[in-house]
This record gives sequence, C-alpha cells and structure tokens, in this order.
Amino acid sequence: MANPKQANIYDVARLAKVSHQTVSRVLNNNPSIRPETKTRVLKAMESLGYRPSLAARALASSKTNMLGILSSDTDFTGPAAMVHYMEAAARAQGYFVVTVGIDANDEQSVQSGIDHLMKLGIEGLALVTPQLRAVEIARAAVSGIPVVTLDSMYRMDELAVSVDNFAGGATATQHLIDLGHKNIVHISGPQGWFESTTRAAGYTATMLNANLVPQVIDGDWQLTTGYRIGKKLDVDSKDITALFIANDRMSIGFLHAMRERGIDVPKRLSVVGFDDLEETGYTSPPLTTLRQDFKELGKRAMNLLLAEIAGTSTKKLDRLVPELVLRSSTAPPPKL
Amino acid sequence: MANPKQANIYDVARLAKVSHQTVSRVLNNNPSIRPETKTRVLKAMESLGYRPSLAARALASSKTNMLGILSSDTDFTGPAAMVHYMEAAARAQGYFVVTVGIDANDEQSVQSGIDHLMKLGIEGLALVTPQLRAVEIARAAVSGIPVVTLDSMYRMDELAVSVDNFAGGATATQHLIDLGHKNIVHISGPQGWFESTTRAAGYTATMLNANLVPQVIDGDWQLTTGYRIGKKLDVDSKDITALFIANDRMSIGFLHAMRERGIDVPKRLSVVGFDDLEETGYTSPPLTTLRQDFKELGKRAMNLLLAEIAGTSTKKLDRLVPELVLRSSTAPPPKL
DNA sequence: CCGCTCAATGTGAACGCTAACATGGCAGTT
DNA sequence: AACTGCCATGTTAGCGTTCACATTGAGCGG
Repeated sequence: MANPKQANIYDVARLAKVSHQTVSRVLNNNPSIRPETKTRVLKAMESLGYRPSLAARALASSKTNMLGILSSDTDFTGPAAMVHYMEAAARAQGYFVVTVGIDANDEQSVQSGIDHLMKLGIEGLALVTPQLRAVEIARAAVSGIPVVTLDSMYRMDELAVSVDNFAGGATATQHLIDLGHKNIVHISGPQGWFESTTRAAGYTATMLNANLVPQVIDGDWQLTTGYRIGKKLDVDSKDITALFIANDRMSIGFLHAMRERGIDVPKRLSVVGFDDLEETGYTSPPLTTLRQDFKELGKRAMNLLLAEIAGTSTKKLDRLVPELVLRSSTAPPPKL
Repeated sequence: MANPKQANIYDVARLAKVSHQTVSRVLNNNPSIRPETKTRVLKAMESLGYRPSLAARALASSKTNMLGILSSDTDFTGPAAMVHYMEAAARAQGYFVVTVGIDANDEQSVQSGIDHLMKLGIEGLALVTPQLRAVEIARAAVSGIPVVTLDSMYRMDELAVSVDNFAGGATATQHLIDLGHKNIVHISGPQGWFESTTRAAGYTATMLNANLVPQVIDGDWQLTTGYRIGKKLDVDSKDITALFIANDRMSIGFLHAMRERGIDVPKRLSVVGFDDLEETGYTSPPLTTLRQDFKELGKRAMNLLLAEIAGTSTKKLDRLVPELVLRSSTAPPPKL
C-alpha cells in the first residue's frame, strides 16, 4: 500500500489525455466541458486516487474556504451546541471551521485567538462570546470579512442572531404576574453580558408596566451562586413569593437551597429559570423555564454568515423567541 | 484605511533591502541571521502589516499545520471540555484545529466527516468518539497520519488517552461493599461504548472478588432512562440496597424517581454515579460520584499527538485514574 | 468555399512561499 | 599572500492550483 506520491493535476491530465486546465475545469464544474471528456477525467482521477490540494487552490484563488468561530465558555451546553450546529451547516457547504476557545475575560486571550484565526485567512467569523467587551475587541481586530454575532449586542451594520432575551424576560415575569404574584425578585446574570442585561430589562419593563417594584439581585450564571443566594435570601420579611432567575444553573442551585431550608417550591415560592437544560426536567420540583433553541440559533447564524460571504445576503438580523416551558416550580402565591 | 494589496515576502524584502529568502529565514527563525538584519526585516514587516500566507507556506513545505478532531456528542459537557482543552494545547504550539461533529451511529456521517478532514490535509487526528464502531471506521479511513483516541479502545499501535474506567468501576463498587452492601446493582451505559463495557467490567470483577452476585441493567447514558429505570425498579423483593450507575445524567434521573417514590437515598438506597458533573453537587441528595478530569484528558491527548507528529513521541498510552468524590448519596445499608 | 463565430480545449504565467544549492567576504591557517 | 572554511546572504526552481488569454475546429451564412 505504498503511497509513492500524491497525484497532482498534471498526472490526471496525462492519464486522461487532456490539458491540466481541463482537469481544473472538471474540478470546478465548468459547464463548457463535454460530458464525454468529463467522465474520462473523472475516471483518471479515480484511478490515481487524486485529491486536489486545498493549499494550492487557496494560493491560486485566494479563497481559503475557512471559517472561524471564536467561542468562550465552550464547555457549557449552550455554546457547545451552537458551535456544533454551526459547524455542520458550514461543512454542508464545503467550508472548514476552525474553532478557537477563549477566556472572554482576558483581553489578551481574545486578541490572540483572533490573531490566530486571521493568520489562517478565514473568510468569515462567528462570535460566540456573549460578553460585550470581548465582542468589541474582536470586532476591532477583524477587518475585511463578515462577522456574525450570536446572542450579543446588535448593531445595524453587523450580522447577528440571538434569542429575544427581552421577550424572554418579559414572558417569565408576566407568567408570574398572571399567577397573582406581586413581589417578584430577579436574579440576574453577570454585568457585561448582553443576555444578562436584556433579560433583566424585560423583567423590569414588565414589572413597571404592572405597577410593581422591580428588585434585582446580581448573579453570575454560576450554580453555586444560585445556591448561595438561596441560602441567605430573606423571603419572609419582604414577603417575596416568586423569583425569575436568569439561567437554569443558578436556578438549580437555588432550588437546592430551598430544599435545604424547607421552603416549599412552588407553594411558598415560585421560580422561573431560563435555558431549559436537560436536567431541569428532573430537579425537585421540575423547573418552569424558557427554552432556547441552540440548534436553530447555530444554523441560522451560519446561514447568515454564508449568505454574506456569497453575496446573497438579504437580512442581517435574526431573532428567535424563547418558549415558556411550564413545569412544576410555579403556582399562585400562598394566600395570606 | 484602504488595503491596497496584502504585502508579500518580496515587498518586505525590497523594503528591508534583503533577498526574499532572508525574509523567509527570519520568518522561520533561522539561527544564521545577523540580529541586525533580523530587526531590519522585522521592522519592514511591521510597517507593511505583512502577514505570511499559510496557503503558500503549506504548498511549498507540504506542512499544513492543521489538526483534525472528530467528535460525537459534542454538546455534552465531557466531550466539549476535552475538545476545548485540546484546541488550546494545539494552538499553543501554532496548530490550527478543525473540529468536525458527527453522529457516531451513522456510518455515513463518520465517513464523510473523515473525508472532509482528509481533504484538508490534516497532520494528525483526534477521535473523541467513544463508540467502538465509529472509531473503527475512522481508523480505516485514515492513513499516513497519527491518530489519538480519547476514552476509547486501546490498541498497542495507537495513541490513546483515557480514564481508567475499569478502576473507576471497581472503586465505586468497592466503596459500596466497604459500606456493607451486598445486593449492588449496576446500571450500565449503552453497548458499543468502550467506557460502558469497561466500567461494567470493573464492577463485575469487584463483585465477584467479594463473592457477590453482579446484576447489570442496560442503560444508555440518558437522563430519562435513569428516571424510567428508577420508577420501576423493584427494590424490595430483591432487597437491593445500592446502585452503581454508569454516569451522572442517569443518576440524576434515578434520584428524581426515588424522590417521587419516597425512597430515601441514602438511608434505604445508596447511589454512586460517574463523571462529577457540576450539578451533582446540588442534587438531593448530593451525589457521590467519580470525577473525570476532562481538561487533563484533553491536554494529554493533544500532547501525545503533537509529540508523535514532531517525532519526539515517547509513550503511546496515557491513562488517568478517576477520583471518588464522596457526597451524601451513599451510606451503610439499612439494618434488617 | 471563404470567413466568421462560438464551443471546447490548450498554453503560459502567477499565486507566495520554502528547498536546495550558489556566492561573497572575512577570519584564521599555512 | 594564497588557501581554507564558514557565516550570512542571494539565486533559481519548484509546490499544485487558477486565471487570462490563445488556439483549434466545427457549423453556418453569404
């Protein structure tokens, strides 16, 4: 099974008794080639085990067929799923995806990740970094290629796909209001995240709209933080009866704290999360939450990017509405 | 900020008043270059905003600097984390990583994923596909480049990194035996997964060694499955007092079923999981489980691969021992 | 039956680098 | 002073494509 030398386009040409250019035309599906010669060339390729050289092609055509994804927090389900489906969508169109995982809080890391990708000569970039600052740095460091942002700040001139976090926050809050709750607290995500501030904004707007007083506790997405806040939250003196928690991981921690304190969810306290992680169907009680369709987000983001590269772009923004998944962590407030 | 044309090596050469080859030497850190000229060249590069063309370099040197990762189930924490840290390790050495997500149960998908990567001219491949069949297909389709396998079957001639699943299964089982349990049931992962069979083997061997009768229920990693099995498991007639469950997700589902049935864990039933997902510290009760260090696994796998490519490879196999994390889901069996 | 057109194919150069070998100059040796 | 040897640098030729343009030959109108 020796592999004496990878055949090149000239070898194929010789065997098929055509010029190298004809082979190239076959490779690129040039219409002005006789079907007869085309099959002859194809046969020659087959018998030589010919594989076109991406490098040579990239050099000659200055088209690398490479796309970059800059992604933070890749080991969480959401980003991981988005990256996964983006890759699949890109591959379906013959693109290669190079993913770079970064620490979005470390500007150095963002910068060097981008540099790495730019070195490659990517034709498009996707930013799966919900941290505002990271997106800014990335945008500054990139020029000349389209960039799509997932779940981040939308600007008129940029491609972006996101869940409508405002609507999500509003839906969650309205659900609690509809059940009859008045004192509804929001545990937010960390500052500097678009999702965080937008969900909080949806909450606040809905509260004010119902003439209720918004109350926000700063969180940071962490499971432990949800637990910690749950442990020390003074439920009684302020008569809190419901919480909208900005993500499921904090919610899981929070529910655990409630169990430990013997506070009944949902009888005494209602809780709404955000994300719809698989586990939240199996917490006690199962969590009412808002579902984000990461698969769809990833696919749409990639399609936006590919359309922009191909020059067939029509729209720049795509926004998905999260869906309220009703389970058992919400109920009307206890009667006084 | 027009970008009239990306400068090439000749432009740099002209500006620095050297030959293009000298520029190339600077690029490649050739030692036989006078520091003085080196700085001159570097300065010229800087002022032209020069970026070497990966494509040209790949074409001339037939070194692509590309690595491939074939990964299934990328949206789960474990694989995602491994991929993440592998990428970081590779990037630290100047390599680019192209990740391809596949459906390991679809042979077509495995094959086309591999083809995609081979087209690219990758210099090495990592397989994050614990399904035996997928690994076989992948190995058959690849030739001429080193392949490292994560958490899969080890063969003498291949590079592999894995958690010592046998030891893990044995540790979990022994822990339960040490607490005094006799009727210990194992819920396994799906067949066709290396991790699955090896954990079960560790369990079985330890049971037999203690003169106890192994009892295995087939699972499939799914949270729902753990729940379903938990709902219908006949605990009493067989006097089962403990379970070793092959992963945490099934364990979470199982614990939920126990809560619903009012079966006290750990007083009536002890449970040991496997993985140490973040959530398992916050289940009720918090789960005793075996921790896998995905970060370390990923790093080591990549280092093995890079060493093999560089020709400095010393060892082929790296195995990590999982660590027992004691929480509150295990206790001595109830007194009869 | 000539010349024009167009379809099918061929030719040579260019893409931006590295590899391999060639050259020039200066220190050290004889 | 001539010779050797080596360090720093230059020169030429690919690597495997695509691009731009050239060529061939068949079909057609006049």
